[in-house]
Amino acid sequence: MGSAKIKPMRRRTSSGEAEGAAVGYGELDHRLGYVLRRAQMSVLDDFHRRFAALDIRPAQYSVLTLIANNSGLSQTALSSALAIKKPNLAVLIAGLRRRGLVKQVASAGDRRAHALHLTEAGNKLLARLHAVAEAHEKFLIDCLGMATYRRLYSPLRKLIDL
Amino acid sequence: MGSAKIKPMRRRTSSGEAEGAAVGYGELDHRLGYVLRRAQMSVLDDFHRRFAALDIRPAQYSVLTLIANNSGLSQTALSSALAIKKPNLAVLIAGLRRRGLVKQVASAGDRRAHALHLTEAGNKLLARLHAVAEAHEKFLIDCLGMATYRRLYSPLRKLIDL
DNA sequence: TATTGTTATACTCTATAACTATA
DNA sequence: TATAGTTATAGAGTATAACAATA
Repeated sequence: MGSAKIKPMRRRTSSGEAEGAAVGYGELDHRLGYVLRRAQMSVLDDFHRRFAALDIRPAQYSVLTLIANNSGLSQTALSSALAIKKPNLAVLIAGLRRRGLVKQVASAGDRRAHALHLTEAGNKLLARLHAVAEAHEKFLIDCLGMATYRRLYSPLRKLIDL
Repeated sequence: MGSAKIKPMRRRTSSGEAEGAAVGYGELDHRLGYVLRRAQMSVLDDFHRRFAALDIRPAQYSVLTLIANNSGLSQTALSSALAIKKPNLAVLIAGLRRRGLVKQVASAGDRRAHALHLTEAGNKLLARLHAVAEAHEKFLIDCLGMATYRRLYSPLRKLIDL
């Protein structure tokens, strides 16, 4: 009791396809963290494929999306919301600025802070990115079914707030 | 329709705790890949904390577990099963071998191949690792509830096989 | 003194090419 | 000619320390 009903990982053969002796995952079949990681990797792969042509990485997409939805927010606020360390975010923002997608406006009250905004080009690109992201999402929904897809969010958010 | 019922991400303030203006995640609230990533990071953090004292990383734990459950398997088979590139696996195995946890036995039929086995020390350590992993798992079950925990595996495995 | 954004840097993970020894 | 394991290396992603400007 406690693990008997969980179906095992699909067995993989040496060459990745059906042929010889299959490998058993043992205890790994009952490690949520491992299954989570493999699932995230698969989803990430599809995301990467779809966004490669636009030269946008997942972190860049998340940054652009949050700036669009919170125009004028500071880098510290953005860093905290996305769990990206401030030094890494500074480099990421610099790249988006060089591409003319983001602008740093001098903040009114605090002259240390940069209020982040999308440029017109940034808004235009983000609209295209959202369209690609929706197609990616539709792909996942087709894979899981809408009901199962929706039921995933709540438990995953509980894990985020561990 | 199609996203209205999905509850949004918990709002984060600049300092990470309740204080000022909260940040909205916008479209990111409906990106399974993003929620999956954040969940995986949280779970990974707990795993890291618990295994740090034993100086074992997640990839090492998965390798030891698969060798224990498939004694004598080749590095190519292991590489394919865990989706670890062969060059990276070679380095990982070398480390486990230096620590006296794994041994590479000359394969009977094919003299190029290494049949992987755990040493006695490897088996002893793995038993301790599984105990720690079970405690970690219990923590996740306490967070989600057993029913929800169990229901996560099936859809996540579907995503792995995208 | 503390905080914002930045630079420099290091460490891990992951990915590819090229080698060796076998097959 | 192809495969098993290895080496070297390059690229992301992520982490900390230290700095200038400002609070």
